Amino acid sequence: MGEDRAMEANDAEDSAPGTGPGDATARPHTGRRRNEAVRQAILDAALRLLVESEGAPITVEAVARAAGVGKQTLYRWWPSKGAVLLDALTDRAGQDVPPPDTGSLRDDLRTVVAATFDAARRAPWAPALRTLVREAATDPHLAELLRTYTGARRALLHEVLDRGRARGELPADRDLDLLVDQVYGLFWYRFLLGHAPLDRAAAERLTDSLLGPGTA
Amino acid sequence: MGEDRAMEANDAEDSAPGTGPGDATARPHTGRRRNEAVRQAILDAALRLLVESEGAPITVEAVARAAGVGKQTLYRWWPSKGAVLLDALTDRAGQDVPPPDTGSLRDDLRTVVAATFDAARRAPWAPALRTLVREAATDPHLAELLRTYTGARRALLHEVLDRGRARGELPADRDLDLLVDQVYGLFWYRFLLGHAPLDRAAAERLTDSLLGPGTA
DNA sequence: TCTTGACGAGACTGACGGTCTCGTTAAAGT
DNA sequence: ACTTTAACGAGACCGTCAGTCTCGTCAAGA
Repeated sequence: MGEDRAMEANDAEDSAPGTGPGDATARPHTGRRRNEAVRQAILDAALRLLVESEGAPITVEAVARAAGVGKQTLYRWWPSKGAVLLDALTDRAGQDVPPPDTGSLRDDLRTVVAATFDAARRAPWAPALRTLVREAATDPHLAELLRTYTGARRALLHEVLDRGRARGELPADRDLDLLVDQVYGLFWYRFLLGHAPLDRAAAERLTDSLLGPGTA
Repeated sequence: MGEDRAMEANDAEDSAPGTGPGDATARPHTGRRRNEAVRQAILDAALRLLVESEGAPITVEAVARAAGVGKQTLYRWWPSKGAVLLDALTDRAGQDVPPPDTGSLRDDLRTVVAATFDAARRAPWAPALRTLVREAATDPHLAELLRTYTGARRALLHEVLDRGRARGELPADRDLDLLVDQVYGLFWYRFLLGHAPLDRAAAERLTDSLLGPGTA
């Protein structure tokens, strides 16, 4: 999401003296260069506010002030507030670990579910994620990226279930999409509403509910 | 949601003879009465805008103008924009029908789930509900109201499950809160993301997934 | 040294939620 | 009829916030 403007100078080098501004699009870069430290400061500040904001909305001015930066500098490099927050989170947030493949569907599923629940409870991502979802409600750009993100998560879990079904641990006609959505549906529902816990016990019981009570 | 201002004149001053409202808080109403037609006009306008807005935010001024009403009239009877929108939707949208009690948990659950899915798909409520949730993301007041609403829905479903468990159709140690959240979690997840259908087949399969495949 | 463009600062615009005031009007008691 | 009370429509007004504009300054190249 860097969103650099294209100022690459593919000039034919007749620039200054010759024809001059004949072709408008290409011109060599002159003047002061972008300060990378400023970009870092902005991203740092945005991430910090995102983490510290307990659901409270984040203003552009707050980000700019925390970064010691003028608002215009922010809008010079990012198209909107949402783009900055997104960039801050994706640029430094946790990478997706590959899902487990132990040979036991129940173990794999329990692991994925528990890891998902844990991650959301673990500071400092929970408030940041909650705030991000909130912002996404009024920012189509953010909404789209979040949609892509959740789709990727579903695909990952779908793979785990698919392997289990191939092993015969699930009936061939079981609706895997439904199972996946039962997991993430419950997760987001409880995460955003906060009316019930997302702890280990819940993960355990959810796994049992989806696969049937363990025979062991 | 009445929100009458408390301007009780708790004067002892035997103002109205013979009325006998000795208690301080009660004072006979005088002056012009609330115009019910105005309330209807506001609710109608709000609902119409809600239905027609494809995700676009709704302004208070738009509601007031569409209803031919001053903004203050709106704020005289509702505490916030969100309250009006929610009232508009709940007042005329699906009445909370009491949950079924046929004596069969499977039938009852299937009915509730299918009805929930159907209601959300039935035009024109889907866009209205989506807009409402969007507004809730930036309106703490509305968020609270929505939380209350979803809580009530959960309680209703919980009752159904409780009756079934009392009949022995569910193991005594089954986590009913989890079951409820699996239903509404899946519902909201698919409803808001829109990546998978909420049709009869999904309702059927969800019911089976929660109770185990039907023996019939 | 001169030009260019990034930078910090902050004034400004336009929307919007919500409040306040004003003149008008309907319902009740006297 | 007269008075009191409060709801009504209209719209000015306030605070907040995303995004733009302007200005004086500063760094990098020519």
